[in-house]
Amino acid sequence: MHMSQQEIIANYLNTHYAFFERGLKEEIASSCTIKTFKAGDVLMQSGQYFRSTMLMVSGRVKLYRENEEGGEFFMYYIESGQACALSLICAARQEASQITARAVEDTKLLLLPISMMDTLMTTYKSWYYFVLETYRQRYEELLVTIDHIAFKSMDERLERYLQTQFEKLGTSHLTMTHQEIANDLHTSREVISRLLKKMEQANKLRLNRSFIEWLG
Amino acid sequence: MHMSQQEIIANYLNTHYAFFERGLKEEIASSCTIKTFKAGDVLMQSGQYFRSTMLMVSGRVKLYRENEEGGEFFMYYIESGQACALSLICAARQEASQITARAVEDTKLLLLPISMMDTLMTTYKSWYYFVLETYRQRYEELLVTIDHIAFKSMDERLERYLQTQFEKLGTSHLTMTHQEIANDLHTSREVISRLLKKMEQANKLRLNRSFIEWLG
DNA sequence: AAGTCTGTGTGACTAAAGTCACCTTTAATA
DNA sequence: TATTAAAGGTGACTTTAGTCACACAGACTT
Repeated sequence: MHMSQQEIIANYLNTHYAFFERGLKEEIASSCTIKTFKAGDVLMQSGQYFRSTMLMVSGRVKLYRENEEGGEFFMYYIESGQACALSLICAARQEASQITARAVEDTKLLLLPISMMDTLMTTYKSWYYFVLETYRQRYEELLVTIDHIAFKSMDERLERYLQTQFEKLGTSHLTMTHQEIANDLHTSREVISRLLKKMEQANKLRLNRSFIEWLG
Repeated sequence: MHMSQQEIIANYLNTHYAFFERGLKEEIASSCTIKTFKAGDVLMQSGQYFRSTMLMVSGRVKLYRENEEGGEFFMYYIESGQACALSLICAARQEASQITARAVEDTKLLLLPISMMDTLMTTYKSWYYFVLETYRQRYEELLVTIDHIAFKSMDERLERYLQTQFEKLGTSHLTMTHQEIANDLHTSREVISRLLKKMEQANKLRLNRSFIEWLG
């Protein structure tokens, strides 16, 4: 079976953005392009400007906050059916982004020219709700993140981090090194190794070379 | 000179929300109410629901994130000409708020019934921009906050905190106790006292009972 | 003036996190 | 198979932050 680019996009929209109004889907389909990233690719980098809004249709993207020395801090995942909140608004206002996004799986996005934002916003109620809801969700997520770094100690943060990973990935098998986890939480490898060891002794997980099994 | 409630509101809007379209101002003026808070009053509390959107016209409000044990963490100020970002969207979606807002000066707000949000959003471009820009600003502010608690040590955080206070208040005289500062940064009074002492010795400020002079 | 409350200063200690050094194990590959 | 690189384990130490105890000073009360 052969599908045109248009049909493929229409298909993506029906699968992951079913809640969009018919006219909205048509309008998006007629003027967006598809962009593909490989696992590990950087989708956008601190200081970069947006020229389009991004709607994810497959894969998984990790959002990081970066500091001056290149240190990273993991914030949250974006998955299919979700938009990059920043691209929705930075795009509309032509502002530079302050975060880094990296694909952790092969990822497909729809790119919508920012020039469409105004029209979509005022024409389609489902788009307006989508934008606001996306922003609200990300905002709440950031608040929870603040809770954790402001109020919790490293062992609690690590536990929550792992829980989030296993939940999001829908598996009990996390393929990450201690060093990578340490980077995401902006701490050192030794600290993570020691805390993981304790969690293993408490029978919460099993440690292996390069991956962790969750016994939740 | 005597002014009607309507005229007073029109006046507020012209002063603090001059960028609103004429029709938008009229619509707001005809259906909003004024609410007043005294310094120290709590405007909203964790878990509460919004029934209206709030536009500040005078005073100053501090936004906190709270944890289960009642610990607080200062996030940012809201001032006249600004809206509570959460009230813009929680209102639209009828969600519970997760933060606490407290007036630090006597404060006046305009309350807009949430039922108006949809119409305003689709009818007035200046409202749509205002909402998005408000959200974007708060989002960026949260990101900066995360930077600080994730990447910086307490002395740097205190320094930035004081700078923000002096800037926002537009004075070199900050009337706060060490205990209050410690609460905002979610640390202990002794830590703040010691760090302030160091900053005094470095000639960055002068310490007094219950207030601090900035020598910036 | 005596008593009390609040705000601040400070030494001594504890706990948590981060660093350093060095080792072992496992996987990859020459 | 021998060699090397990557991942992880662990003891010892330093630094930072938080806690405890108590002293002291200024302001306010009676």
